[in-house]
Amino acid sequence: MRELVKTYKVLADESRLRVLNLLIERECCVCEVMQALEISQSKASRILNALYDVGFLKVRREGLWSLYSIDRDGMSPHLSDVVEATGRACAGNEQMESDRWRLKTADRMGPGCAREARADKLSAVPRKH
Amino acid sequence: MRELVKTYKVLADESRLRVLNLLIERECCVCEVMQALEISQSKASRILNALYDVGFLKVRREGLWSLYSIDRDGMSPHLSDVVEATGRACAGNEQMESDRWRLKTADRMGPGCAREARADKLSAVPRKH
DNA sequence: TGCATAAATGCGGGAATATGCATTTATATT
DNA sequence: AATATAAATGCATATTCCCGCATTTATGCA
Repeated sequence: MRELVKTYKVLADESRLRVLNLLIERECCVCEVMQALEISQSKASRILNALYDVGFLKVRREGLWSLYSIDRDGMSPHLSDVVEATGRACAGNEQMESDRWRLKTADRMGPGCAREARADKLSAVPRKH
Repeated sequence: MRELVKTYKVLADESRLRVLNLLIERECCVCEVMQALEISQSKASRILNALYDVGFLKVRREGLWSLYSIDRDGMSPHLSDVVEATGRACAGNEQMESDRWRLKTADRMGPGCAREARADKLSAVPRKH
């Protein structure tokens, strides 16, 4: 019961829904999420942690990166139901489409690089790595 | 999207989940809900209104009573999915069972009567109507 | 028309939540 | 060991949410 409430509580937030939707597309690291949603690093990290905490996600570490993905096998039947339902409800949503689009061009790079990337947009200088 | 958030927000509360569960059992008026959950009249009213507001419920008026029930036909596919999932997740929950049990013995009477009912429990005087 | 009763609502206090900023932690490379 | 970087977290603050109390509104009946 408390679990159930926690589950819905974590979904009762626009940004967290957007991240869940993003992960339905594919596995992401924190910095990809922050780029796709155009949010701060700490916010992206907290969101992923919250979704992880209730059981939607699993993490694996690859070097410096924490890679989060939907834990399809590990999650409870109810979580599974909810992911399904949410995915369907999000289909075609404009905001979600934009997020997915930006995800395509997101690099696996951290806050520093993202800052550069933002600067690039302004200065039109191609970024180097 | 905002709808989606609102939907999950309304479910992110123990009392509201309990009420939804109760209504899966059958149509209820405000005073039945307050008795089954042992909560105040204003709280019961607000909960029902909140669930109604996002589209889970329909209301019909019968004399002084407002009778709320799950709007199975009128609700969106997503709401329908969620009701299903929630119902399944609640099956066997102890708290929910108690609620349903109390609902059986709840009378269609208002706050005044409920107050008498509580008094009865203390004084062991059978209530009359 | 006045009274009784079920339901709805305005208000306010207190609790919970979200988030930016700064800092810390964890990992890799040299 | 020192440095660089991705991620996590402590703190402070602004916002939202929940709910009791009191009152109002809606409906039916005498």
